[in-house]
Amino acid sequence: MENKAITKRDVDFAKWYTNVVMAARLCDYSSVKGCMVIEPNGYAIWEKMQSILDAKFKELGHQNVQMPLLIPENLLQKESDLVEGFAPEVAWVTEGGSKKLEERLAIRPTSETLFSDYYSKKVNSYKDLPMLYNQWCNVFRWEKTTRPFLRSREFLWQEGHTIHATKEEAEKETKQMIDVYRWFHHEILAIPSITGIKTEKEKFAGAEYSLSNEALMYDGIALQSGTSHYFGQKFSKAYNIKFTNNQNKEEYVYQTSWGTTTRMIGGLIMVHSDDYGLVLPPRIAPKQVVIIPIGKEGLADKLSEEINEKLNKGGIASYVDKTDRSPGYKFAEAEVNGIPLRIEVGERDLKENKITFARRDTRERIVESADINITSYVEKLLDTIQDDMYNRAKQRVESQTFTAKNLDEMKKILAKQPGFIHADFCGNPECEDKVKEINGCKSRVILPDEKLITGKCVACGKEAKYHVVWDIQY
RNA sequence: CGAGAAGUAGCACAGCUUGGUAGUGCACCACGCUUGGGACGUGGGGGUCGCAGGUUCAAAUCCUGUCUUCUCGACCA
Repeated sequence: MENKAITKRDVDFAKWYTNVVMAARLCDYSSVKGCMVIEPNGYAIWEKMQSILDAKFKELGHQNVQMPLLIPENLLQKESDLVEGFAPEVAWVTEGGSKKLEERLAIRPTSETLFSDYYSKKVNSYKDLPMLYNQWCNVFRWEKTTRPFLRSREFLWQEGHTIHATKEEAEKETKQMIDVYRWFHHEILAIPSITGIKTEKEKFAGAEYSLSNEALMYDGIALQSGTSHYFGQKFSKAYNIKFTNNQNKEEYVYQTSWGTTTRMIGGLIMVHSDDYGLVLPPRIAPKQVVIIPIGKEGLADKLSEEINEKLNKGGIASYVDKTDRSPGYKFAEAEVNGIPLRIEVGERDLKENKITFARRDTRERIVESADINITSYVEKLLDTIQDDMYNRAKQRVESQTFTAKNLDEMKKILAKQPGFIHADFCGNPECEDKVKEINGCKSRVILPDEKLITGKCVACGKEAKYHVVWDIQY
């Protein structure tokens, strides 16, 4: 049975993506361009992402705070690189009530300035450090083209902002947080990724360096999914965040920031979903198991409730679909919503003491005796689904990973299909511009631990410094 | 922001060329009948045709502007 509402993935990937989002009712458009209504199904995924990441952040000593939505212009302009980087996409408030404001207020595109301003007032002694804060909020960037979850003007994210007494400690934090994002993608979202350092050209405006977690979508295009920035003392000098060290000397703090956004929901779709709709890895699925009773003798309903109760007790997020729909409708509904596992409790099966399990990822049906220990069986099956999803995604990434020695080779690869292209790079931004002429291909990350391939820059042929992964990006 | 396409009921669309009573399918509601891959029957409700102007006796239809969505480029998480 195919889903007619969803365009085939291999026919038109962009359309397929939007169809999957809409069919699963993750979000809807609003009347303001680029601002979406995140609907219950979509928000539940975000809440689950939040709960897992938030627990991890807290485990690592971070605390949540909430900064204002608005930033006075002068405050935003204290750090020149940041202003330059964000100026084209800042939205401004120029009136309050009916009064024109003396100084216009920026709607936060990111909160480095707010945190810096705050920290400058709060820090006195080295004993106050580190300060490890995070905030869950919305930010606003005036994007020109927009797509649900992948690029919206308003989006939800978390932004961690930390200040430290030493460079070493701040750098350790930067590295630690990119590792958290990597872990989250691999273990929870079942999305393989590579992490590395952004080139000078691609790093965050105002950062000394940026670390990035890069995932590869089904169509071979890269999606930046989590970044962690080391600021050194750039912001602390611009915003005067000073402390007294144990030698009674004044020093500027060392600073980091790191973030992930609702864009990860887009990534989740573009890595795992199929022509039948959304496919969610069990560890991020808000609803993991749907139980569908079939038959009118009441037997199936009763057993379904019993199974549901057992699973819930075992910590599995299951529910019984009791709606007055035909079984076929319920199957299709569960499929389009990406419920990882479906249990069909049917009276025909029950006469033979059997129940049927249907995996969403492979759409495989497994008939089992009704006497099995259902909780441990389902637990194990969900783990298998999770692992299989990761492994399949990983295999695909491997088949979409290439190496190139020069621009011609890169061009040939990209003409066939995009993917992670490993190639050496001399470090000159002009060479990145040359690569960009090929379908907009950009450097994703530098892999500092990888050996050089040829030792020659892919663009200019001169001596290379870095092993870089390149690709077209979302 | 540049080029192209589109906007009519919750969704998908017809009607527009040639101005003259707002349509179809799915969805929704009620009742009945059904239940192993999106059942069926009968009846019913819902739209100032994206919005604002203009032309006209009369505008979904013609003209202008504007907003939104999609595709392709430049910018970005």
